[in-house]
Amino acid sequence: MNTKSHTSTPAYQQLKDHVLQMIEAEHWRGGDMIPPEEQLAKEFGLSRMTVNRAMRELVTERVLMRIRGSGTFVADTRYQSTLIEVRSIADEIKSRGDTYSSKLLLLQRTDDIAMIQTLGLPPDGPAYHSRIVHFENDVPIQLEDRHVNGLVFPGYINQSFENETPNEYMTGIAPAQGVEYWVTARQAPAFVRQALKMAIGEPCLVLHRRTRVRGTVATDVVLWHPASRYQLSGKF
Amino acid sequence: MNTKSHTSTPAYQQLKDHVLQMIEAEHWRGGDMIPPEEQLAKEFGLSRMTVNRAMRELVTERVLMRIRGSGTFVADTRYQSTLIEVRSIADEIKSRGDTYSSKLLLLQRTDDIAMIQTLGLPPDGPAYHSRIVHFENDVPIQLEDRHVNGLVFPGYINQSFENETPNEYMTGIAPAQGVEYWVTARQAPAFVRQALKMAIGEPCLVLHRRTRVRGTVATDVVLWHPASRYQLSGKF
DNA sequence: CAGTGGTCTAGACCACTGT
DNA sequence: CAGTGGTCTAGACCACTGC
Repeated sequence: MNTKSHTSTPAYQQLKDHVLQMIEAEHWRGGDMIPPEEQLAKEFGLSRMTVNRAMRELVTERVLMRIRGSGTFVADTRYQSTLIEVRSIADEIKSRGDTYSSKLLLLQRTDDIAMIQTLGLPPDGPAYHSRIVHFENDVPIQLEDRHVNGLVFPGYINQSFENETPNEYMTGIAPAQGVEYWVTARQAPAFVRQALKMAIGEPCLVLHRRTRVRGTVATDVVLWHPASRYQLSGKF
Repeated sequence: MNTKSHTSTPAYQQLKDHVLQMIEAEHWRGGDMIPPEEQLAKEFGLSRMTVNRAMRELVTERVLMRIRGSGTFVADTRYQSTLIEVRSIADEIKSRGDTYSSKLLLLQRTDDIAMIQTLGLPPDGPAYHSRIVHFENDVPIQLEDRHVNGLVFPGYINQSFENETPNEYMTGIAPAQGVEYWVTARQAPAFVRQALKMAIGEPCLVLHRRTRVRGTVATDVVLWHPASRYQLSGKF
């Protein structure tokens, strides 16, 4: 009957993790059919609805694809779309032969509730907030406004970021397992305009990115760039 | 009982649509609490699980936010959208359940030398130029400024683009084999501002893309979007 | 036809919020 | 404490696929 998993992670999430592991371990590969809902339900002692939720979510996350009447399949190759690179801005600048430098404007614990929720933390659960300006040949080129999940990166608050960008620090501790991003154009709010020494009215190219580690949001970062000094580019 | 809606659109989707309409009509505004699941279930004659599914999906789509123990609220923020995929804007709009339309502003042969060179054509070699505005629910959302290699797409100049976007037409003839793109933020030049009915000073999110077929540039397109109405997004 | 996913119900227990 | 969302069940009927 009711074998509720009081392990705090819900059953559908555990099933999702299991599927991801099977794919990760290449027991299931792109195009493979995976067991039908009913079978998974039996194996895991769940109702079909719970299995169905796990499957549906993995479809929205483009891990699986389903065809009604035939089955559920591991989605084909990981894309593409954009390599809005997980690459560090420092590397990017240095690879152009320019000089990279940075300035830490702010690094503190935050109690911003909305952000704490985004990070999937309890209301008091440690969340950190940092702001750093990145310079190319002493010209400010990016303002990094970052929030960090303190459970994933407990040492974040003690970093100086003199020899390492947050991006590099975090990649070393827990590599990203999933990234969502949005790109927008915005007029610069005052704190951005000042930090980047921008002209009034100059638009910003804004890259907002959320990175997941083991299913939870590990960091949420908003990267502000003066339109005149930065563009994204890519190829596929 | 079982009052299944055989209206082909599932109940949870109808409820989602209803919520979106309430927000659209500004009956519910950013930050407002919306009725609890149980009440919605009664009003719509649905089980709570079905209501819950609709709400959960709207949360993933960032339309709503929920706080356990307190309620469900309209998300403050703005609009969703897309990815830098080769996907057609028409599909993208339709998949959001919105109405797509377009208007052809210009379609002619061009003798723009720089562009002819970019397309790898001889100085007289056929190059075409088109401009189309794409609308979502009659709101202009993208100005497509496109140049086309006439050797790759000889029939381009004779299209009406009434039932097919240039993108769809070209994909049918010769699928892209390579794509380069740049994303920038720009203040809108006059012709863009007029075509998209933008406010003066509003920035544009500009996506510039070159597509290659058999090594040569088949098409060069600049997509202008009002910053307030469009953002790119994606995941990997 | 059997197998599969798509949707839905009518309950249930739990965790958390706010008073 | 009552109100709210988070999760789960054990069925059910349907639509579609492929044999």
